[in-house]
Amino acid sequence: MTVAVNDDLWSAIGDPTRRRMLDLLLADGGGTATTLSERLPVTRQAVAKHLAVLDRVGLVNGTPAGRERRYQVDDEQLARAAAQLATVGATWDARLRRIKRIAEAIQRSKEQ
Amino acid sequence: MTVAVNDDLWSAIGDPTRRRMLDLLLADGGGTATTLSERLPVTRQAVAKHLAVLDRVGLVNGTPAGRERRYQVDDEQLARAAAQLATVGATWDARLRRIKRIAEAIQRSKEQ
DNA sequence: GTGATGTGCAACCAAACGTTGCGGAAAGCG
DNA sequence: CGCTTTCCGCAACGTTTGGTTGCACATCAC
Repeated sequence: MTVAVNDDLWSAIGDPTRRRMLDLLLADGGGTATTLSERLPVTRQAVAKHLAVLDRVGLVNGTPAGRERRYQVDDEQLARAAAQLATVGATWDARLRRIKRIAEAIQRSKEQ
Repeated sequence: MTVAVNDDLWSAIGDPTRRRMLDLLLADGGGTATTLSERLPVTRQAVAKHLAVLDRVGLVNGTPAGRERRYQVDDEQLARAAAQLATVGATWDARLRRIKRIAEAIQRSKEQ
């Protein structure tokens, strides 16, 4: 059985640059392509493309404000993403524990 | 501040096909490029490339066995990856809760 | 109005994911 | 033993994705 996750959402947070952007947006309470690019090792245009991806999956919402476009994190959607991460991690942990338990049981039955 | 994670390890589990491969390897206790490709919507060659990636970051180990090459999940490394997922998810959750708390405090001070 | 700043669009490059098409090594069988 | 099957690895190729540069356009400040 496979862990059920939303691939689009996952791949959105799979990129390291996009994760750092989310971190920055959370820390500063919002930002623009220009402000984010000043604190990242990529150009404004690259940031803008990432923002478009995050916007498409609903992790951020952009609102025009004069000549700039301000982006903010969508709390609910990010919480959903965080929950997915926790789920997958917990599932793997559970499977590893189960395998370990079986291995130990086999070991015991051999020793006896 | 940015959440500290191993980008190589993360991007290895960032690909949906690779996550499903890990799931299959965990469920079956191992497998080859051929057996995995039979249960995935990609060709054997694609699976082989993914196995090489997973092998490089230490999430699986491949051992030659006759004419086939058997891969198994490395428990410790997968546990490390699961821990990273949990950490990032928990960090985002904590920040969202903190923001919500602050917003509510502002709301209260306005109402009063 | 003019200059500075912020944005969006297009062209281009490199890496990653996927495919097909081979050739070679190990098992299985007459 | 020899032939066929099966599994593998390598190479060539196409497409998507993350990144760049360059440029045209809108808005703010003076």
